[in-house]
Amino acid sequence: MERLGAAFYNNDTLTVAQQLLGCELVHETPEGLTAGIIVETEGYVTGDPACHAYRRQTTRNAAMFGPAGTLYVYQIYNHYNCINVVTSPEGVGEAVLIRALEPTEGIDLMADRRNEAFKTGFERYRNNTVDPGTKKGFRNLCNGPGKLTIALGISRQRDNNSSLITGTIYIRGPVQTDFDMVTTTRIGLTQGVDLPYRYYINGNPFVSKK
DNA sequence: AAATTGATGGGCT
DNA sequence: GCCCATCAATTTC
Repeated sequence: MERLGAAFYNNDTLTVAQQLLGCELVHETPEGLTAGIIVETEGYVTGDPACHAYRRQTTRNAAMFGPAGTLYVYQIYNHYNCINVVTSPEGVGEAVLIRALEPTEGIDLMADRRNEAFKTGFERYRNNTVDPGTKKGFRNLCNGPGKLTIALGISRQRDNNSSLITGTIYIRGPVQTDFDMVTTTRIGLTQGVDLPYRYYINGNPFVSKK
């Protein structure tokens, strides 16, 4: 499958959020290629109080106002990074949060990165490990927004504001199309809690939360 | 099985 | 100073 181009991202944000399900997120690095099928997304739009661009443009959210196909990486809870696909024309701050992946390529590299993150993370997690050889460990590689950025080796400093159209992080067209989509409310918010902007592949075991 | 909580730092008001 | 688009252990039913 080929890398998606500007036309895919330059569309209604909630439409893109739904169309991303079944597509494959890829990161090419010197250590190897890691990739996974997008199984869960959330849309953040203009007028939505939970959207980071709700108030005004700042240094943190500047990438959200970039052209469609820009990557927005932000730090959350002092520790984790989350990634968004920027949609809508330049100057409009809307994006799609990628919340979970079904790993397809570079499984061992993903596990290495997750295990390295445990070693250098919170004291209480230093002895944690993830074993991709077990069903549970495999599921645990990318089933959350903070986990998948670790597994794919995505860095806020290096990758925020990069281009999905020309960069080393990109998205391939749909590799999975035969599924039912569930539409529901978003996770972890205190604002806009009732907006049904979360989408996931029904029955997929890699979705972060039912 | 579900709810609670500790870790912990940058960005905004 | 206050607010989090999380993760995983712990506590509680």
